[in-house]
Amino acid sequence: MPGPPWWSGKFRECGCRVTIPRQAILDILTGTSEHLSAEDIYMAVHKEYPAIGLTTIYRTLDLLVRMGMVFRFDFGDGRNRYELIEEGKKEHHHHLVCTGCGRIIDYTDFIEDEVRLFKQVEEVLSKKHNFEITSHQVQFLGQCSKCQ
Amino acid sequence: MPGPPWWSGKFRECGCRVTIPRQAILDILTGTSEHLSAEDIYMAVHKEYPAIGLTTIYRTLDLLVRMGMVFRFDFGDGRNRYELIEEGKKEHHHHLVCTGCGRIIDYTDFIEDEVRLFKQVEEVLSKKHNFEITSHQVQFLGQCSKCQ
DNA sequence: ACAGAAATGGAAACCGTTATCATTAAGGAG
DNA sequence: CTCCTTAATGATAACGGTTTCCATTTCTGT
Repeated sequence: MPGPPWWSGKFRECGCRVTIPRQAILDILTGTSEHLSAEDIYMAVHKEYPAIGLTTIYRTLDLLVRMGMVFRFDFGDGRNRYELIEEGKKEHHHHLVCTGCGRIIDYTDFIEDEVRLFKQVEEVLSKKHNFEITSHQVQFLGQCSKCQ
Repeated sequence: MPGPPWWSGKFRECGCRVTIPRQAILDILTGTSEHLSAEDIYMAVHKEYPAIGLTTIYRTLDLLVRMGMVFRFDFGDGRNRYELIEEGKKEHHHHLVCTGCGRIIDYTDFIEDEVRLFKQVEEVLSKKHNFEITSHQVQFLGQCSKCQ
């Protein structure tokens, strides 16, 4: 007996409506651990709701990013990728990006050390340059086992 | 009495010719500490050599990146930016990117700690995932003093 | 000077994303 | 439940950075 999806409240809070396209997109994002592009999401959504257009995908993803429900990543392959922020479910992680095939591996090794260091760096930098730091990006680039 | 520019050898090594456009581009990159886009470089080069086309800028930058003479950065504003790798001249640094105006601040604070940690992480990750890591990317995003 | 290869420049193509605008549908009021 | 307001949508066209294509030019070794 699934109640109303957990995100309904979030939408209401900011005066946004809970629509079919938005739910469809969130369903796709909920059901994957991959880092999907707008096109990926469009195709996945399209299977069930062929009427939903690509424009809506972009618009919705933008909204979700602004609402803080989704991360937007740029792995340097010319398209943005999106990942649902599931509270508490998945620990903070960084990425290993294969420049050959685009494969992305999440890693959490040393993540605590990294985060601790970045906290320090953030603090120093934001004071020194009067900069309000909102996020950081860390990724390792290289060739995965198949692409070497 | 400037000898042949230091890069002549590099070009020869990989069977590439030392041409006017290539020198013009390297001159621009040598003379700036900014993070220029292809368009920026095109305009700067254009002042002195109006005949040099945008295509050549892109091609040459690609070549320089492949030759390891230039870094290519993506600060998420939809265009790549380029920075000459001047051996020993400038220490390794990371970036602070203003998402408001696009201003980029180089920083080196804690850079040794960062590099040390990344060495560790790289080692563990490359073994664990049989991944050949070639570089890392670190940047902090936020709002600079003017944009807050 | 000559031939073969590398490099170039302009135009068109590409591709992810955004803007435009007429149409549809969510959801509160009655 | 129905109506009404307004947010949301979808098709199409536009946009902007980058790449491709191809004919022409420029190097470089002979």
